[in-house]
Order: sequence, then C-alpha cells, then structure tokens
Amino acid sequence: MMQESGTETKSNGSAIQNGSSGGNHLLECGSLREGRSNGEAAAGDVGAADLAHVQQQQALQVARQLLLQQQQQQQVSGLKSPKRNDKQPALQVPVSVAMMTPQVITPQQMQQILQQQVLSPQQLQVLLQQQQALMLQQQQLQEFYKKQQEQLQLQLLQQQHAGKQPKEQQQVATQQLAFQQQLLQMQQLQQQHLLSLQRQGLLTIQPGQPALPLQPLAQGMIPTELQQLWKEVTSAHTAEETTGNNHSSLDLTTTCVSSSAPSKTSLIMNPHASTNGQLSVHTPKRESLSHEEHSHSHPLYGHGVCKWPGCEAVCEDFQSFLKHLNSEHALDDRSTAQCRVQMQVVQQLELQLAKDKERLQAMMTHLHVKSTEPKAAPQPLNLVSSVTLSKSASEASPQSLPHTPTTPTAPITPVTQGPSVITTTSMHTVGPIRRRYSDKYNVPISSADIAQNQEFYKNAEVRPPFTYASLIRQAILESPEKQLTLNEIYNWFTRMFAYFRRNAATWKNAVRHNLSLHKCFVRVENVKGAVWTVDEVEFQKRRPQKISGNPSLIKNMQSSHAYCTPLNAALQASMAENSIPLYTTASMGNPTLGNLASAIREELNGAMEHTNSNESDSSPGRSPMQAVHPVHVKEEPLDPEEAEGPLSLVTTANHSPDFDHDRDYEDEPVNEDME
DNA sequence: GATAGAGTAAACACGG
DNA sequence: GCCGTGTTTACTCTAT
Repeated sequence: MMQESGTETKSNGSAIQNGSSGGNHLLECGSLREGRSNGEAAAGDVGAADLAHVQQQQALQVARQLLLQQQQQQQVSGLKSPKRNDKQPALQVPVSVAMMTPQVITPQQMQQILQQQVLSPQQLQVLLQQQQALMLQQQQLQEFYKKQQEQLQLQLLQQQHAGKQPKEQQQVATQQLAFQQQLLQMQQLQQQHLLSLQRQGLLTIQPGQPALPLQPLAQGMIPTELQQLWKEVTSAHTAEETTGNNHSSLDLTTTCVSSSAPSKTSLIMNPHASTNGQLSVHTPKRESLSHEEHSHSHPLYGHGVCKWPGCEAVCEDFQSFLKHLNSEHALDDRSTAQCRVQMQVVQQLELQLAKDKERLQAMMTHLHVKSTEPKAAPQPLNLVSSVTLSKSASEASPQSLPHTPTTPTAPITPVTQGPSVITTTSMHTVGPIRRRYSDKYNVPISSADIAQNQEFYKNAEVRPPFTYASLIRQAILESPEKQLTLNEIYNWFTRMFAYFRRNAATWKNAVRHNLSLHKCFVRVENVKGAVWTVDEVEFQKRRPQKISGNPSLIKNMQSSHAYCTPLNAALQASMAENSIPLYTTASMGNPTLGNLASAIREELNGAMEHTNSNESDSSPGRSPMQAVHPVHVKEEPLDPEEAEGPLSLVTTANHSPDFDHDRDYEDEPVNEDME
C-alpha cells in the first residue's frame, strides 16, 4: 500500500503538476520557465502571452493612474492640459513599435502559412478581436506617452521660466521613467512570447533564411486592416463551408475606436447580439447600403471606403474604387511594403491563433479534469473518432450519455482540420465506459495524433478507450522482459494514464479480474513471486471472433489496402485492433517500440491469416506468433527447470530469476524514455 | 431479443 | 489481523 500510494503521488506530481513530461512539451515548459523567471507566480499554463497581457494591463493601469495624477497636479498648479498634438514627431516616442512586431516573412512563407490555414472563422474572429485589443492598448499607451512628453516639456518650459516646483517636475519625470520601463518590459515580454512561439514550431522561419530586418508595423495595423483581413480570410472559409450553421460575420467596427467608416448604417454583425450564437448573416446585409454589395465583390472595398491598409479613401461607388485602386495602389514599392505589412498582420494572427489554440487545449484538458458534468453528444475530434463515433453518437440515447463514449474521442490533436469541432463535452470521458474501441478498429489510427495521445492520456484524466486486457497486454509487452508483476502492471497503468490515478481499488480489481479471466495472460511462478506474461496466441484467439463477426471490418481492411501500403494498413489496423493507441508507424523509429512493432506485425500476420482463411482455421499452430511466443497453459505454470521452449517468454523470465531489475524498472521505468 | 464481450463489485482463499 | 494477490461469481451495459 505504501508503495502504491507513493507511486501514485509521484505520478501525479510529474504528470499533472508539470503538465507534461514529454518532449513535445519541452518547449512549452521553456516558455513557462521564462514566464516564471519574471517573478510571476505562474500557475499551470501561464505562458509568456499571458504575462505579456498582464503586463499590458498593468501598464495601462499605471498609465491611467499617472494620467489622473497628472491632471490633478495640473489642476492644482493651474496648468492647462495641452491638447494632443498629432503633429508630434514620432521620434519623441522612444518606444519603437517595431519591437513588438514579428519578423518579416517572405510571401512564400506567408503563402505556406495560408495554405496551412486551418482556422475557422470563429477562431479568427476571436483572434482579430484580441489583436485589436492589443493594438488598441498599444495605441493608447503611445498616445499617453506622447501626452506625457508634451506635458513634461511644457512643465519644463514653465518651470524654467518660473524657476519653481522642481520637486513636482522630478516626480513627473520619475513617473515617466517608470512608465517607460513598463513599456519596455511589456515589449520584452512580447518578444519572449514570439520567441517561445518560434521555439514551439508555431512560427516557422526557415533556418536557411537570413535574419530578416524588423520592419515597423507602425500604426498601419489599424482595425480596418484587420477587418479587411478578416473578410479576406472568411471569404475563403465561406466557400468551403456549406451549412452556414455557425457562421458569424465579424465587424470590427464594433470594437474599433478609430473606425473611419463613414456610414452609421454600416453593417454590424455582432455575434454577441445573436440569441443563440447562430446568426442570420444575409438578412441584415440585404438591408444595408448598395456599396455593401460591392464590398463583397472586392475584399478591398467596403463601407464606401477603400480597405487598402492605411488608405481608407472614400470612394463613392465601386467604379471609383476601382479607379482609385488602380491609380493609388498600383504595383510599386509602397504597395509592396504595405503588402508586406499585411503579411505581418496575418502572421501575427497566425501566431496568436496557434498560441490560443494551445491554450484552449490546455484549458479543455484542465476543465475536463475538473468537470464532471453530464455530457452532450460528443463531437468527433480526429480521423478515428469522426468515423467511429458517428454511429455511436447518433444512436446514443439519453440514458447512455453518462456512459461516455471513450472511443477515440479522447485524444485530441492540437491540429484539427477545418473548423474546429472540439467541444468540452467531448472531453468529458471520465467515468465508467461500456463502449469498446476494440470493436471499431476498422478505422486506421491516424498516425499524426498518436504521438500526442500518449501525452494526452498521461496528463488528462481521460479514460483510455481500450479494454483492460489490451492495456495489460501492452504493459507487459512494453516491459523489457515481456513480463510484469501485478504491481508493475499497476504502476504502468498509473504512469501511462492519468485516469488510473484515481479509484485504484476499482481498476486494480478489474486488472486482477482480467488477468485471471483471460487465458491470454499467463501467470508464471517465480522464486520471488509471480509475473504475468502474454500468450499472444490466446490473445489472437479473441480477435478473429470480432473480425469474423464484422464483415464490414474485413471489407474496410481490404479497402484500406487500396489506399495505403499493405504493411501500413495492416499495421495500423492491427495496432488499432490490438488497442495500441500510442504508437504508429511514425513512431517506429523508436528502438523501444521496434519490438512492439515487430510483435504487432507478427500479430497482424496471424490476424490477417485468420481473415484470409475465412475463419476456417484458427489453429494457433499456423500463427507465426507461435514461433516467438509459445503457448503456455495458464493452469500449469511452468517450472523454471522445465522451461526449455523455443524463445519462450517464460524462458526469459526463468533465466533471470533475479527480479531486482524489475524493481529497478519499476522505480525508474525504462519506458519513460519514449514518453 | 439473444448473445458475447467487457466493466464493476464483491466475496473468498491464500500467503507473507 | 492486515494486506496484497489471485480466483470466482454475479450483475450490468454495450455492440453485434
């Protein structure tokens, strides 16, 4: 008991508190460290972006307070607050906005990014709003700083003439210095954020590419620009989406302060104004002015205004707009530069989106762990679930809802295709499961998300959609000696699956029950106790029933051959069939997994043989696995002296009577390397 | 609806 | 007696 509890505590500490232990998350940990290094009591997934945001908020607050103090002081001193001078030279703003801008990327890179565009309009909308808020804050800060400088100069002039109030002057200067430091800190945090994104691969700058110069994004990234970008992007999405169910057009003028749209009747499609989140996009548009229709015909024209970044020239009609476009925005250096700036905008949004997607996943994972609320119809999350769940979800009766389908909805791939359908409900897979993944393995596991599933199950308290037998078998096969004690199996469960860090009595009982129940698990007596091995032939005997009982499975397996290489398809099917969720052919490069892969391959041969022989003969003797894993009679644990079988698992076990290495493995699991 | 597979709970036995 | 391990049974649920 002591050992068990200690192990669980250890597992929880490493997997949950750290969030992740795998290589995929090392970079994120790096950013986390950066955030913590700044003295922030970062808990959980607080990253550099959050810190930057907090810093921005703090800076804004400080700025407002300073402004108020300044005004109060001026009122006391009788000074009149100078009006904002727009002609104030930008040189007086020592804080370069360029520091906040990402690196310039080439059009090829931008095109690449856009081709990889998997954003939904909703995601982009959120990003745009965030981006707007950010830009607004920056503009406010800059304006405030300008005012501060003006006031300081005025005060200096007056005090030079009057020769008094040096103390107040010093105070103002101190405040400005503090504010400037805030700004600098904010920019540094933003840069750290960008760097962390870059390290995480979210920002892909080709290594061969020389360091690109920083170009000032300036204030050309005004909300109208973002709006135009939004229209451009959404127009692409609109072409793809057919249902229009969850469309919500975005009008950034709702949050735009400096919107220059001349028409008060400009179309405002505020998604928040909708009652149920589903908007009738077209109805109000038809009521809008005629130039609205033109705005749809050209992404650079809307609200009677040229939407070229930084232009906003008023064009009465579409013809004049076209004329203006050809004359003012022809192919020249200026237009090229502006286009480049626009690329930066897009890139910024991409970065922000990537970060937010990551954050969303962490949030969902976190909420999943905490939440126990009943679940709605789950949404498919990946290739596997999209097929396997389609039926079960549609047929799920309200009664069956509490029994969450832990079919492969659980693994969530960060990279989703198209409009994300990730829902929190799909994460709520805590609880008893009745559905089995083993019956649905006609769908090949997507190799792209498997590498992440391991981390997912490690950290998220999601029940793995695999049977106990499959998990036990995998635990045993993963062990170096292909044998594990019961306690080691326990440890494997808790180590690999966060779900099994709770309700130990229940699932441990189930493990024991399965070990005893299934003939495929062979108990081997040893001097120091007993270990469990897997009788692959017996394990295979369970499968042909499923395969033969599902003709469509055979058909699917055959069809999969048409699309993949036979080995890959069969291997994937076998992996799915054998409930090996965490590895794919992509991960076979791992030497530790190589044995497993070969075992699976051999298993697959047996399975395919079963299938091809039309289940006429399931004789274990024909299975190639027998040469590797001979059958052991469960009720007759082999005596170590009698174990002379060919390459027997038992032989391996018996030839190593000293099980100290098992203890070592238990304490410092070797398989941690591939986690 | 019958059936099989799987999960859960529980009781019991055995040995350290 | 306690605890871990192992076995067995019963029941429920789900998918076929």
